[in-house]
Formats: sequence, C-alpha cells, structure tokens
Amino acid sequence: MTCSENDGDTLMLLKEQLESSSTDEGSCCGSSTTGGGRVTLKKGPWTTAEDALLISYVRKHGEGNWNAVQRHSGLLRCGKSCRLRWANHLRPHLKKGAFSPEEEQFIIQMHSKMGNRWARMAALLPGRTDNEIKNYWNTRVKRRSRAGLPLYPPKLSLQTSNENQLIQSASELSSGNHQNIGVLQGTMNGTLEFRCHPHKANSGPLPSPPRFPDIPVTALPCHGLGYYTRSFLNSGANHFKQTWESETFSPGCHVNQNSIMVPAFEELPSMNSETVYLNPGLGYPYDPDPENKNLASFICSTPGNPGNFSSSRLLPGAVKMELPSLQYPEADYIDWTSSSLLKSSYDAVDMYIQSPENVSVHSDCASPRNKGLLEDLVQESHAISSGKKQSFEKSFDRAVAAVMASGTIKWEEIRDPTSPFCLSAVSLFNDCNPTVISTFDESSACETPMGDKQDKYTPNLPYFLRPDVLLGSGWLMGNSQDAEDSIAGALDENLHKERAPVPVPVPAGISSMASLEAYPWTNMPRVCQMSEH
DNA sequence: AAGGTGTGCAACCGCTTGGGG
DNA sequence: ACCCCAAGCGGTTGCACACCT
Repeated sequence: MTCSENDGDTLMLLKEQLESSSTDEGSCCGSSTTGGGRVTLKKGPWTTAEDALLISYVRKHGEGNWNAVQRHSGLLRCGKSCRLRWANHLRPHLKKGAFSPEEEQFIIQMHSKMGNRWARMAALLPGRTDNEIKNYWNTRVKRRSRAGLPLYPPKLSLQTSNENQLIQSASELSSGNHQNIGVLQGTMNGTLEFRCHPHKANSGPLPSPPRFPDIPVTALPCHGLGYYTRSFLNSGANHFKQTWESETFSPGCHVNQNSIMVPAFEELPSMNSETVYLNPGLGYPYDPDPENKNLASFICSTPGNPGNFSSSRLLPGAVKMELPSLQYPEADYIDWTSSSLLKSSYDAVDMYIQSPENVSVHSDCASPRNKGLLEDLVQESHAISSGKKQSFEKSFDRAVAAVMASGTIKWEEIRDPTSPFCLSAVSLFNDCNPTVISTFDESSACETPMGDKQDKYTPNLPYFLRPDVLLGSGWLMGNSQDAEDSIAGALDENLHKERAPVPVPVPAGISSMASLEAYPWTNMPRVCQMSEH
C-alpha cells in the first residue's frame, strides 16, 4: 500500500468506509472519549481500510504513542490494538508464510534455551513476530503431544541430561566430595566421559579467586559438552577446567540484515555430515526456576550426526561449567523414552542417558526441582549478580538492535561498560545461539533464505561463532593455543587451505575471556544471565 | 451435502515493566 | 516513594478454513 499526494482524499474515503463498516460489525471492546462523545472502539479483525489508516498514521507520526492513533487518524481502535496490528502485520519487512525449516530449527533451539520468551526469539528471527513464533510453538506442542512425540529432538534432550550430569559432578566438587568425580568416566566408547584431575583440586577454604580442579571432559561426540560456568561459588569452589575438542566443526551461520542464515554449502565443503556447535550459551530448557539462571555458563556443545560418531578428545585450556537443566516436564521424559523414534544404536545411547532412572540419579542435587546444595549456591550467585540484570537486559536489546540494523555484530556498541568483560556480548551469545541442532525428525533438506540447498543438520549459528571466526579471533579462551588448535583440527583441512581467515568483529572484551580465572567470584561476569520473568 | 473436528492464525486480555511527573 | 501512563509480553480465545466421516 502506498501513499500518494492524494492521500488526504483517500484517507477521508477510508474513514467514511470505516465509520459505516464499524456500525455493521458492532463487536466492541471498550470505549473512549473523543471530542464530546463517547466512542465505542471496535474489536475483531482489521479491515483494509483500517490498515490503510494505521499505515498512514505511522508514516506521518512514526511508531509509538499508540493511544493517539485514534485521535489523529479516526481509527476506532484502542492503541493496544493498533500497536499489535502494526507490529504483527503492517510493519515493513515482515515475512509472511510458513516458517522455513531453518527457522523452525532455530525456534526449537531457542525455546530449549529460553522457554516461552517469544519476543526475544522474534528479535532473533528477522521478519517474524513473537505472535507467529508463539503460534507456531503452540501448534507444535499440540501436534507432537498428540502424536506422542517428544517436544524436542532427542539429542536436545540428551544435552540437557548431560548438563545435569555435569552439574551433579560439579556439585560434588563444590561440596568437597571428589570420590565420584569420575562418575561419568569409563562409559562405553562414545558415551559421556567425565574426567578430572583431583590432584589439582584445591579443596581447602575458598581462596580468592577460587579455583576449580582441572576437569577435562570429553562428551559424547554427538553431544559434546564443554562448559565454563561459575556455578560453584564459594563452598570450596575449585578451579575448574574442562576442555573439549571435536574433530569436526560445522560452520555457523551468517547474520544478515533480514535473516540468520546458515552458510552456503559451497563455502564449506565436506563439513555437512558432522556438526559441532560452539555455543557459549546457556541451556535452560523449561527452566521452572528462573532464579537459577544467573549462573554463568559457557557452553560448547557437539551435536552429532546419527550413526556417525566423531571422536572427541581432551584439550587443555578450555573450560566448562554448567547449571542444572533437568527442566523437562515429567511427561517429556516419558515421551523421550517411549518414543518409537529411538531405535538406532545411537539412539539407544540417547535412551540410556535420557532414561528417567539415569536422570533421577543426577537430579537429586542438580535439578531445580530438587532443593539441594547447588540451589543454595545458585541463590548466592543470584544475589551477587542481581545487580547486573538491568544492564544485561538493555545490553541484549541493544545487541539485537545492532544486529538487526546493520547485519553485523557491533560489539563495541553493545558492550556493557559495567561488565567485567563485555558481558553483554557474551550474554547475547547466551541468548542467541543454538546449543544443539540435531536430528529434527520433521525437517529435511531445505532451502536457506537465499535459496541454497541446506543440509538439515547444518546449524543456525551466527557468523561470529563460526569456527574459523573463532580461530581468527582467538576468542575461544583467548590465548589458548590448544583451543585454537582444537578448532583448527576440527575444521576441514581444505577450509584452512582455501579460505583466508575471516575478519572478525570481535568484541573488544571477548578476548579477555581467556582470563576468566582472574576474576574473583564476587566479580565474575554474568555470562549466561537470562531474563528473569 | 451436512455436520463434526482439527488446525492455524489474528486478536484480545491481563499482567508487568519502565519512564516521567 | 508514589502514581500514572505507554508499551511490551505471554497466555488465551475466537474465528475461518480445511479435512474427514
């Protein structure tokens, strides 16, 4: 719809149409006073005439001040309704139509991390509205529950389970119980392996800064984990390092002006069969306890490819911590374990790890449902970090706005000066980045927004998470040569040979993440702060 | 063809948040 | 500190359409 010189006449006509039609359609919600009379506001579906009026109003006056729309345009709608109509339907650059498989995957990922934070997801899906995403999700929930399918792909669930296990172990660490640190070690090849070096543990009174024992972790190749959190605050917290390396990395996606895109395949030959996701984010699927969300988490996860294991090996320097993530509804566990989809041996591993029995063992301490030691730690952490909440929220918004506006991450613009090291940027990671893209049963090879054929396992990782980008930036634990080597090894050789290092818009503070250890607990950055609701 | 049911989506509603006075 | 208002957010509802029996 366009506005021309004779907009005035057109609008007059529209207003007349509006007035006549509004008396026909009679459904009304409220009333307001304009001029001398009490005006009944219209409800229900919008007409094209109303749309035209609203568009005209916004063009003239800009967005905002929605309650003035009625006064200035003659629209018989409340401001709220106008805002909604504009945001969901009339706003420029809105995508219409069904979600692409990439978008669907992205939503699933985001929901597993954010829960029902539709607006945030919408901010990360250019052209999509929170309402659309919400409707999509609700539909999905209905559909899958009817079909008896799990809400999340099994591997997403597994990741959550793994996180819980790590938390369990970490909790033991924090409570000085090192006997079970190796509880996940020695499982069958390819399953979660959890190792540590207790000899390095500092089990004494809390030093400043506290240190964790070195705990290299190899995770299930397809669900690798590499976290760095500050979950274990001050009950004898120890220096805690975990490293993880996989042999394959998948590229991240590009953040473009209008979409978050997976990279073109031709860019990354031979990388489409196995994927590894570097995700400095936080997995909090269905977190019923938002209070627990404030513990920093720095995640590197490695979803894999069904039946196609990649080996993971330890590497020093990388770090990991995690929070409890046993946040699936009870029914979900039933679904996971009873799903007929889990038939392959690979899935049998999933089944093993995801089994309720298994989960219950580790949930005693780690689950938000269970009041345990960790919860106390969490509360303490929350108290420490609560002061950062508002700045985080603002930073997130700025970050998203920056991405949307320019198509690139302008770290310098979103960096939160109050954070020890570019807290906001890291927070953005946490909120933006998928942890695992796994085998979405409902998705298939699909097209990217650019029309490229896209493997269904290709992650929707933002550009700045591309391994090559990370390599170039030294972002992964900063100056850790090992970390860089690990990525280098993971990257396809050809990629290294043929591609020049990608210029990285690295946030100024990101590299200082290498020195996380340097921060005392009371001054640790909030890497994973989620928006409490 | 008619009625029932499922589905997707637009819109509404109530609550929360943040800013300004 | 309090109140008011605008805006945002998430949950819910209602409607139109498609599909099935």
